[in-house]
Order: sequence, then structure tokens, then C-alpha cells
Amino acid sequence: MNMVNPPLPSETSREDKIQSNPVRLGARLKLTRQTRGLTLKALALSADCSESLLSKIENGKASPSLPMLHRLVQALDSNIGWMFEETDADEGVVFRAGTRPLISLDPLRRGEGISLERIIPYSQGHLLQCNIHHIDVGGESAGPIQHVGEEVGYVLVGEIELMIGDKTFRLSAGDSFVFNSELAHWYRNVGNQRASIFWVNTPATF
Amino acid sequence: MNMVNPPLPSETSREDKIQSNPVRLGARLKLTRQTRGLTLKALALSADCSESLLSKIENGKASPSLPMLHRLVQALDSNIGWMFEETDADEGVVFRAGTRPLISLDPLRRGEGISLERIIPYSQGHLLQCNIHHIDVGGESAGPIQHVGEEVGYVLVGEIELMIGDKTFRLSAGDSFVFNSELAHWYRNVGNQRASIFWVNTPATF
DNA sequence: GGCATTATTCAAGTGACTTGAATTATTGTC
DNA sequence: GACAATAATTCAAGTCACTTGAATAATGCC
Repeated sequence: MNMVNPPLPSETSREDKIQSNPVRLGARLKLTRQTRGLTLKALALSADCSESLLSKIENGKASPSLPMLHRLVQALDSNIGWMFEETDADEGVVFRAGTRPLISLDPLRRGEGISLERIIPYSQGHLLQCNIHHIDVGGESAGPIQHVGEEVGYVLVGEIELMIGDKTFRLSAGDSFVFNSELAHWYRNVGNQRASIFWVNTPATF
Repeated sequence: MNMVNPPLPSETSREDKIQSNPVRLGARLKLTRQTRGLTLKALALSADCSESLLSKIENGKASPSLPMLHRLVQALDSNIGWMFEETDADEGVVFRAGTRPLISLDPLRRGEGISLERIIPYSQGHLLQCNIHHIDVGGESAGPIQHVGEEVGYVLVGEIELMIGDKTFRLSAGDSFVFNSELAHWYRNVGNQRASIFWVNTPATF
């Protein structure tokens, strides 16, 4: 190695050290927050920290302390483990039935008796969000998150009542729907068995 | 009808008169602008008007003069006609199983023994494309159309072989996949019954 | 303890968009 | 053609989500 020109000490090294991990963690946190339709302010409030700190964490300019991270994932109704989960964003991913990550949602935020089965893993670089919504008998979604974008779905099994805007539909297995995400929407299992909906939507950040 | 309490004259009526058409035109314009990735400022610049006017037009608070509208669609590389075209894009659309338009595809272009069932009607103004691919026994897709974007799918019934990039997967009912549209992809029915795949992809203009 | 490092906050700044009052065109009516 | 009425357009100010930088509080290491 050239002794006259030793490796630059500052510049990148500092940034890199900060970013090596945090940049991915940050991105994951951001994506999670956006998926939940939360603003920095809102998350900051429920995780009890400042808006600006969140901004820095999400952009890899700071890495949260463990207690902080814990409060964050809690507020996001996620868990620390899978913030670090490895995923392959740009090669194809195939998931077998029954092997997909299952997420139980905060009833207050997302609804009663609903769990999501992830079709598209959380990782950077995905354009779409896709989950199978499993709705227990009598379960229903909470207040809708309204955002720009579009939603498509297909009822795999069960009987549900779906409200889009001011209209109500009763859907059975095999029925499908599309609507603009800005329309208020809400659903409920009205059958006597667990219902499943294959649901795709464009992210809030569009 | 009660003559003592005639319908309220002002309040809503004025708003409604303004909004009746423009609100939809505005929404359409906004969607188009967003699809093009333009900001209000940018569009205002190239259509030679003020940012605030655009905001009002998009929100149905004003309706553009014809010259103005012309400059707008020109800047958006669209045309006035389809700004007024009827689509079910803005209200939700529900399709019952078995009532969806079925399209048999040109074997040369799309493949042998494949027909598509439209989940999202083929009208402009939709962000997503979505179809159920029905593949006859032994049927297979033709050369893939490669474009930027993302694809998600879910095997509803049957056994298929799916190639993504340089990998091959054998999928059964309930399995799902996601991949970047730029990767070459191809599929084939390898079972002994008709196979169906619920398939969503982002348009090229994403 | 003292010192460097880094997490965290506060306050100010930016960019995209919205709103309201003021101005300019358009339109209809006599 | 003139005169209101009405609505299109602009300017300036306001809001909202987010980012940045300097200041402060923790933390860990010697």
C-alpha cells in the first residue's frame, strides 16, 4: 500500500460506521411506519421521542438505543427481530403456503380479530404491499387508513361485508374488488367461518 | 314535498355546481400528474400557470378554462378526451365470481392455452393491473414482456412451474411469489387440471 | 472522576401543497 | 355597448410532513 497516501481517515469511514447497520434498520422502520400510515409526529408521540430523532434514525444519521428501538417497534406493532431479518428484494421470492410470516395486529389500530399473512416481505425496494387478511368470525377492521393509491383484493374464502365510500357489498369466495385508496373503506366477517382476503395495495408514499 | 321548508338554496348547491364535473376532472388530472411524477410547481411551470390554480383545479375548487385545460393535458402528455371518459376508477368496483370479462389471448403474443380474467377493468386511470391467469393443462406463457415494476401472484388452483430470472419453482395452490418485472419470467401448467393464478402488476409508468 | 463519543432534543429551515383576499377575464342582461 | 355578476387566475401567507444543525444529556472507557 502507498504510504504517502494513507487511507483517508474521516470522510466515509465515519458515515459508514454509522450506516453499516442502521441504514437498513432505518429504512425498515420507515417502511413499517409508512405502511401503518403514520406520520413522524404521530409515531414520535406514541414512542415518546422527538420527531427529529426519528427522522435521523430512519435516514441512518443516528442509531437508536435499545430502549428507544423497543418503544419504536412496540408503537409500530412490530418486533425487533424481524427489523433485522434478511430478505431478498430484487430476486424473485416464492413463499409456500403456510410458511409465510403471520402478523397479529393491534386491535385498536387495525381491527378486531384480524391477522395478516405477508405475501411480500418488508424490505427496501418493494413497490407493492400484499397480504392475506385473515378475519375471524365477527372480526372487523378498525378505522381505515386513507392514502393515495389503489387497492385490489380477492376473497379466497368466507363471507365478508365490504364498505367502499358510501357503498356496501357482500362478498363471497371468488369475488374481487378494486378501489382508490382515498375512499374510506372498512370490512367485516359476516359469515360463520374464518374469512381470507388476498389484498394488494400501492404504498402510501406514492 | 314540504313547501314550508324548500330545499336549501345556497350552502351545498353552489359547491355542487362547481364540483359536479370539475371534481372528477380534477381528480383525474391529479392522478395523471402523480403518475408522471410531477410536482404542482413543475406542472405549473410547464403549463404556464400558478401552482395554486392547479391545486384548486385538482381539488374541484376551480374549473380551468379550455385554453388552460389544453395546456395542462399537453404538459401531461395526455388528451382532453379521456379526462372526461367514464371510468369506474374513482368509485370502487366489485366483480362477482364468474361475471368478470374473460380474454383469450393471442397465442403468439401471450402463450398457449392461456386466458385472462380481468380483475381490474382495462380503463386508464388505474395504477395497478390485475388478472387471474387461467392456464390449460400443458399451457404455457410466451416470451415475457419486460418492464419496470413489480409483480405479485398467488396460485389459486393447480400446479405450475414458474421461472423467474434463472430460477425455477414448482408452485401449488396457496403458494405465492413476488418479483421485479425486469426479471425475465415464464410459466407453464405442469399439473393435470386447469391452473389459476391471481396476478397483480404495476404498470410500466410507475 | 474526567473525557470522548453518541443519543436526544430544540428550534429553525425546506418543499409540496392549500387557502383566502385581491385582481382580472367572461358571461349574461338591459 | 355598458354594467353587474360570476368565476378564473394570481400573489402572498399558512400548513403539514419532514430534515438539518447546533446545543444538551447520557453513556462508556481510561
